[in-house]
Amino acid sequence: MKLQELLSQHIKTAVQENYNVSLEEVEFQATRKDFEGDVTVVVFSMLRTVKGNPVQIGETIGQYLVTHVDEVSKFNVVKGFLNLVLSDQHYLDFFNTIENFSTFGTVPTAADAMMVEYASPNTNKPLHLGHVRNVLLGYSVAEILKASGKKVYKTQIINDRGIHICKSMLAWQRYGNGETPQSSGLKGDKLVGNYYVKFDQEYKKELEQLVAGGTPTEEAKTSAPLLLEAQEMLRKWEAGDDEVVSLWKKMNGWVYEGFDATYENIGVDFHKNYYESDTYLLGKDFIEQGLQKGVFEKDPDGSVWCDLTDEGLDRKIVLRSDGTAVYMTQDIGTAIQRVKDFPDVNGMIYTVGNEQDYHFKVLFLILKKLGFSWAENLYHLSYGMVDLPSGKMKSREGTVVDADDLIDDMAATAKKISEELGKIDDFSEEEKENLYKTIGLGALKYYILKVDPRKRILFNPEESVDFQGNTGPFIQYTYARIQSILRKAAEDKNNTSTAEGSLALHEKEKELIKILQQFPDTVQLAAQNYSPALIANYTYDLVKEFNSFYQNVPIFNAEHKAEVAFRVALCSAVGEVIKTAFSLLGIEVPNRM
RNA sequence: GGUCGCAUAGCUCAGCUGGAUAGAGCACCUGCCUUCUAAGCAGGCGGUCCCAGGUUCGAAUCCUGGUGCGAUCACCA
Repeated sequence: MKLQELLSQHIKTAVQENYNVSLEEVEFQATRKDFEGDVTVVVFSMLRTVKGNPVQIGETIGQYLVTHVDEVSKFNVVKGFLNLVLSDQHYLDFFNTIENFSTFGTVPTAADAMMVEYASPNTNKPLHLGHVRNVLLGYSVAEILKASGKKVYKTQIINDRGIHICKSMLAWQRYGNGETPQSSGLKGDKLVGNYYVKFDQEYKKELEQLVAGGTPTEEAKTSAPLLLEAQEMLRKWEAGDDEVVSLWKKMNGWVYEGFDATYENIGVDFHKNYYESDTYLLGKDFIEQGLQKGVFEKDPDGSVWCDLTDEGLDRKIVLRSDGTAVYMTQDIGTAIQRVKDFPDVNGMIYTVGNEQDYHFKVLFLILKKLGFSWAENLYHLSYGMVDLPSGKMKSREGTVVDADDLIDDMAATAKKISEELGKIDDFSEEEKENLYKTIGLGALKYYILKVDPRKRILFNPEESVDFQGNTGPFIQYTYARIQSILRKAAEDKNNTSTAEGSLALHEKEKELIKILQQFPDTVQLAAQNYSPALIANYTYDLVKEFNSFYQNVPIFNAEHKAEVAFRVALCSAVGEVIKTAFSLLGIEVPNRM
């Protein structure tokens, strides 16, 4: 039984015996640092049922607990707060019952499956910092859900069709001179992205000419020859024109190679990719169904709508009057297809920016109205935009922080710091490069994941990402320190005897075990809230406490052998939990740094 | 204009279902490497929790109304 439940029962009994009333709930909280104690019972909240002076009630309950519950060794009452000091034995018992800290906090996978979509790139440009946030968030949430006991499928939807890719294709055709990734040595996604920018530049030139020639600006925007040509290309693509389709395949192929390299670099993967070119027509089949069910209605011009005014939303179009699909139609179809592909899926999470909050609200409502059982378990993991000091990132204008460049920069910073410190001079070049990347990525991922997803991030490339304080590298460093201790302990076999006997716990040891105890609940809470930030904050608390322990409590120079063994075991446990927690954030931990 | 989200130290952020004197990091200032990795530890400085009401024994947290910032409200995706 959990300690709080145990205490709760006894407190209820104590109240019953002393005041002859039955208490519904007992409220606990962690004892504040400035007071002595481990758990605090809030007496204030009992006053509704138990009449009397809160201090006296606290004293009475405290007295009862000390005499009846082994785990409670002391107590004190401050105002309406009953602070309980737990016995060392309670902490030791907990610590010793955990057989293997490497799986501590995680739950074996159950049958209940979720699908997490966490990327939806367009194929006309390379991935940038905005995509990085998206991918890191989704990947981490997928890992957290897995650790909390869910089966998880990871997926991405690739936006591979439409006017945007036609723009790149057209510009390449006109100005590319047959350039390929092989011929230029450029990464495929970068190459295609360059032509997207090129298109925009040429288009703007045309605009200026038209406007100079007297065409009104608005009219020029829609009548520029280059744009008309791109639209013509899109029509040809939809008609299956051989030449256009083969160019499309070729250029998208380059982009996928580039994306794959970036994803691998970041360290994320997917079970299955969905392509819009395959799915954009899927939803149309369900329009008829929806009409029959009365979920949708047809206007005289043939367009089909879903009336959501009862839910406080608008009327939403799901099929154009010419019978073609819109974005919403496609998303309806894709969702249904996913459940067909993975029949055990009973819910989906969409990791998409908050600019699409409204879209997903509508999508989920429609799917519910269509009567799919899994529609009850849809969640839009909405995150804030990543902005630069100069404002929004815009691919067309080249004001983006490129994902690959960013990762390289982070590794370069890690390299600089490592070389200054000179602790790994004996590493091989390959080992060094791996470590720099691990640290650089750790810094970046932690920096992004530790903040609440809803908040927008202002990223200043000039100031870069910290490597000290509440950062990924600080936590990785602590892990490396622990490994160093474990290596030393392994050399000295005398220290490996198991911790036995009654130890008097150091205050720092007690604090550490207390934090370790919270890990399983933290994983569940993070899963319920889809929040990697909770894992990040937890890990930081644990690590901060560990470093304090490390610097204030001798390990190998402890007085008794049993103490040495226990402290080594404690270090090992903390190390394992750091490793697990960081794996949930998609961050690796080094053995040395 | 309607709807949604955000607002906490100079900066970046925590603050769980309401609880004690609102916490970290960065920056700034003091100490600590002959001893388990100083990417660290110990401490100092720093607050009108956007504003005004309300609920409550108790509000950064909940409710109402403002202000500011962002997003969204297309037969675009």
